Amino acid sequence: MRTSCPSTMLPFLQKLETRSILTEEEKRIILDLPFRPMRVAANQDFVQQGEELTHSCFILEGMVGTFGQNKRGERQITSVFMAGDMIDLNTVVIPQAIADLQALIPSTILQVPHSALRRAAGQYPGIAEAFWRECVIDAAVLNEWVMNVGRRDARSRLAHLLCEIACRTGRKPIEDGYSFPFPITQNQLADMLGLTAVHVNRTMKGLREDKIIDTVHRTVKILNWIRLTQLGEFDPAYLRLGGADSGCGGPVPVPLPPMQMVQ
Amino acid sequence: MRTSCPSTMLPFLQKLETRSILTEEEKRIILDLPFRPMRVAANQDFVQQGEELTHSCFILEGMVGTFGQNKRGERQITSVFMAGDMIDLNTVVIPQAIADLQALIPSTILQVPHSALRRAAGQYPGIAEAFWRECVIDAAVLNEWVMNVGRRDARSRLAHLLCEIACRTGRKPIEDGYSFPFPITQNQLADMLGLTAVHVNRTMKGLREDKIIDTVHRTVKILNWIRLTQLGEFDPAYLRLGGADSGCGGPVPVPLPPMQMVQ
DNA sequence: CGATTGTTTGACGGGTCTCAAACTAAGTGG
DNA sequence: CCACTTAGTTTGAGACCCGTCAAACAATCG
Repeated sequence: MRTSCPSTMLPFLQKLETRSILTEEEKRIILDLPFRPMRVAANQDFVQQGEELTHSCFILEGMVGTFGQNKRGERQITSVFMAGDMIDLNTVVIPQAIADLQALIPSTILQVPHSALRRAAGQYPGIAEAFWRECVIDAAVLNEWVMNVGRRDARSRLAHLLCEIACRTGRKPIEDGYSFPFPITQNQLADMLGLTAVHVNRTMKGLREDKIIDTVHRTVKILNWIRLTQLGEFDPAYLRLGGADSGCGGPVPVPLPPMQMVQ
Repeated sequence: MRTSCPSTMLPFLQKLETRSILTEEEKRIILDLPFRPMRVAANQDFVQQGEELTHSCFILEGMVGTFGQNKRGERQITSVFMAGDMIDLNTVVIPQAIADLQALIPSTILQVPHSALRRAAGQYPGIAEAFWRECVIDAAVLNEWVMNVGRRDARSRLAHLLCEIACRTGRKPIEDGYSFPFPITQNQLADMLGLTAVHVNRTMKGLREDKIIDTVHRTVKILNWIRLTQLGEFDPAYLRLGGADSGCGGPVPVPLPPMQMVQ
């Protein structure tokens, strides 16, 4: 277990700082968090539902999904995480895996012990709030997913997902011609959308024919961002990614002052 | 704004204590939380998506749902809250409504100012953790709902929802013959399940014909709990309601020691 | 270059939606 | 307490979106 390596915990700090204000001391605590790197192959489960956990998982590289299964074995991916995301900060307060965790592509995971995370949160209310806020944003995404699978047809559903991934991938403003890697199987896409792979394929074909997106290899190219967001009824505000300069046109989030300053 | 009335904040404290350990001092802080009561009629929106909020809403009595709409005006209820639930503790750390809030039946809401909640959380890490944990459990429910609307057919979907509501309503163990009030329109049910009211009606009829449930007036009576949970593929663990004595057969949650005690 | 995995396309079937109307329960005013 | 009104439930017939099954094709990998 390495105990200090700012260059790898840095993306975690950066993610936190897009949504929360941290003091210099708090930043250092985050950067000094201990971790153990772990390589995970595509389609490999590395956490099982119900399992007692002693650490949270940070994605240094790759893409990970949480999922559940039917009695009939049909999978539903309930959320997706990508490089820079701490997947299961929620297990810090409920150390039991709520769902299976599987790498969607080969990924590098950093395991960060709960003990260190709890110590940080307990000593620095600003950190506790930042962690709490991350969990709340993850829940906001879940909320959108319920909306997505519940009340949108296949075309709209796919459009929404692509918008979300595009925004979460991109640091730059999203405009026509923007492309991002999305090395995801149509089967995995189907499991995210509550559809079948066959229907995802046809739906994607439709988007391509209408010149809304294009797919080359495993990269998605956005041809008509406006149409895509309209189709997906997508408003990026819930992602809390930052201001207009994040490329999603959402309102600039005003981070609250740390809790300990509030009297 | 009343500033002390233990008898009304008591249900909030009780809810927290089923999942978190609080010190005597922390309990008193919770009971002394200020609030302003508000009466809300059925089908009345009382929070709009995007709205800046200065308080969270506790349900003293009634039932409330969060929901979104698509362009065609079709609603999706993304989560349901009932008496004893603090609906939007998440807005303490992100004071912007993520979704509309609507009373599903006539309800009594207690508005608790964020300032008081933040002060409590900032001064008492145990309270911060308890709040954070509540948000995480709400997210776990959302996770199940994605699974529900994504990969279960109407019958299974309805069964799962009824199981969830039964567990969240009941203090006693659930057994055949258990009945609980569920004064919800089939239209509202449809919006929770991502179905149409017509299909909800037919599906419910099927459950009645198979002697799995019965409905009299607006009360659901469970005739065959085992069958219902099997149909809904329901495992109550994610609800974190307590031990076997909660009637849901889940594992007894072991609350963590307060964060400040962890070194 | 062969084997495996993922994509694409076609034909058909089924679960759910849509539209419509009858029926029932609940609430309202005289 | 009774007409009246409104909201919610129930049932039927037909249409449609998406699933299922199957097979050909393309891409990836060792």
